[in-house]
Amino acid sequence: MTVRRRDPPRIEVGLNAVIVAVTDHRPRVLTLPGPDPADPGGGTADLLPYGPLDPGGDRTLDLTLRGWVRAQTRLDLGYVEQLYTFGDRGRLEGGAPDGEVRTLSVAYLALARESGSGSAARARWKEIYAYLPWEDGREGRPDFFDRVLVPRLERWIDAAPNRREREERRDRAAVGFGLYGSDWDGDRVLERYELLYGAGLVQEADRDRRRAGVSCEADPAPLPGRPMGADHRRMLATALGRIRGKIRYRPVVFELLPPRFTLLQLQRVVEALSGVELHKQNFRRLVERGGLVEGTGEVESRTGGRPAELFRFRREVLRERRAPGVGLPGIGSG
Amino acid sequence: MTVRRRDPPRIEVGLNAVIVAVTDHRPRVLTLPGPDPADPGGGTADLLPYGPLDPGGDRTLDLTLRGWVRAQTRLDLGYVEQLYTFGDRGRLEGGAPDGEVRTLSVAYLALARESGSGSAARARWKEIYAYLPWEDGREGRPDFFDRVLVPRLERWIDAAPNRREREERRDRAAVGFGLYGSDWDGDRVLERYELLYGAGLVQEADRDRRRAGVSCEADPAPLPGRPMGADHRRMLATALGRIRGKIRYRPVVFELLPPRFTLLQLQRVVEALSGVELHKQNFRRLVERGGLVEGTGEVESRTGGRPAELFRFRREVLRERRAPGVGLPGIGSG
DNA sequence: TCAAAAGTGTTATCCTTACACCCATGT
DNA sequence: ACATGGGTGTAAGGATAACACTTTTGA
Repeated sequence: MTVRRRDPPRIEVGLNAVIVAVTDHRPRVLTLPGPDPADPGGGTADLLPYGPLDPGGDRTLDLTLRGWVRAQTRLDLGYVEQLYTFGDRGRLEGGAPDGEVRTLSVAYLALARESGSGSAARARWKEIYAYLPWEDGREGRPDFFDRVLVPRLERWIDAAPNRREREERRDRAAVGFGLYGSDWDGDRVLERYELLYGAGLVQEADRDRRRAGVSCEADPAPLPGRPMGADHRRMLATALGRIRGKIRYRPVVFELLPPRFTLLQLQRVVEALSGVELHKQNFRRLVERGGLVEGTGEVESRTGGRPAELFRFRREVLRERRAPGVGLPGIGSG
Repeated sequence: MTVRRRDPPRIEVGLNAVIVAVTDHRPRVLTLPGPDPADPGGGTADLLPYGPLDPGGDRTLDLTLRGWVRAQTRLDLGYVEQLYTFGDRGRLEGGAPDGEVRTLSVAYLALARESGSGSAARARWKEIYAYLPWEDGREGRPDFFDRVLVPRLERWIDAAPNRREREERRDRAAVGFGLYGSDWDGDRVLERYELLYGAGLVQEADRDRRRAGVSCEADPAPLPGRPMGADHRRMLATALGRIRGKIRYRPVVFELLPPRFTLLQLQRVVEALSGVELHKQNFRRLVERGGLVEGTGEVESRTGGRPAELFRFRREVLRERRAPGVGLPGIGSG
């Protein structure tokens, strides 16, 4: 292979959507199967919906996004918020790491009520925790956490080239994963994913290093957690972290629920997203006393137990309270 | 002028930096004077440092940013965080609104200790509240707030085409500016700026409408608050809002202080950024009991009063607490 | 009759907020 | 002496977290 002078790479700008819904107490994300743009072997992978930015198109980026999401998936998005712009060379684009294209992805978070009518042709709702299984702590940490993940992290810590670096790795692992006396912080989803990526414990890291020509032993038994194409799992982690943070001070959960719901439904959705179980009685008091919801007279009787009153979101709370959210355990003190 | 078919506009990607420092209890931002890219008349305006994205350059966007900030201003940035990607057509690029270029600006927030050595040639530190004067409530709302701003907002509310729209405007104004019984929420900086833009009360709105060919009566007496070029004042608002939010759960203030500082210095910096005055005794207890700082034995005697102990940031707090920040009044309840 | 879920009530604890007050230094 | 800022103590109120317990339905 000969070395030759190249034109400077051209920039390609795309929009990605992390579309989230919650069904049956399971948070889900809309994916499309497709060729992994970051895999030179051309393997197939789960991808987030993606669309190029038409520079002559809509006035704002989120109008563009809504447009092609509707076209691709027949879904009318409600809540939409910009997440982050990803532009790391070598994690997004295909071909050689110094190829002729540099990709920039402006990622958006969208919340949807999963409906039968939506999701056209190739789109599929997949469980978010299939991609990020260490994030679901509703029944305690999953068992691979202590059995596999922590030992691997410790191997990575010990493999640091010097003491300073080793201590830094230890600190990051402690804060990120709640080890060695630190508390678990549900919001640090992205930090955890990036730590695992940096430690070479997710398949995307192997893929990118192989493509960059770095030799590395194949991972004998990869960590649980399904990979995604390009940098999309990182986007998913960003989205989940953002939701978890936001749920506490903005009433975003209601975007994921039908207009009327029981308090247990509401609680289950919050639990599903935040990845922890909540205390029932206190949760109820919090949302009712916080003025977030109000009872309609109606009751839902197919609850499996005593019929439950149906509630609705109290829109007025936006005017009354500064940061209306649901409040998870351990926010005040830290 | 004849109508002709055009090539689709090309996309231009740039990076912007909102570099913030606090000196003498005044938050400042680094600006450069230059031609306003959004003003066809070619007027001069204050601009944020800007650099094109070299697609073949550094591996990550923030490395690129650090690079050209160092080159342009001789400043070595410490804390850097991506803010938002701005891409609204007609607020960033020059020429006609349907011109041949679509600009995308990835804006970053950077915190710096303002040093004499930094800021080369044309760069100037300017007071943030010169651009966003309604955000400084340390001595109560400034007097133009009730005298000018609120009446203008009310005129805009009343000018709504129908009742629904009028109520929506009223609600937005209430929540954003703390009117009609709502509380002031310091974090909503961007909401406020966008509201004023939408209501035509900032000069940038006039500029963009004129360029788009919308006739509008010239504003008789513009609102206090210096305009900026392109969409840069919006970026500044985004940055200030982000800082105000972040200060509460991440120890970012310390990036703006010297390594050792008195508690009053710390308090003044927090007050400067959040735009409110804080209760001295409680502030001290909060940061000390929160484990955010630790005393060094040393004292500073040039305080104007009794000498004060010098404190330093306690890095260990990152491991101990989940959301270590300074805590402003009225967070718990809302 | 029992399981499952809906609801109610109470209490201890911690955090925030708001006071009042004393200390050390320079002018 | 007094102004300025540093620093301590305490008490009221509110919110959270952890209990235990009753009620109403469907199977």
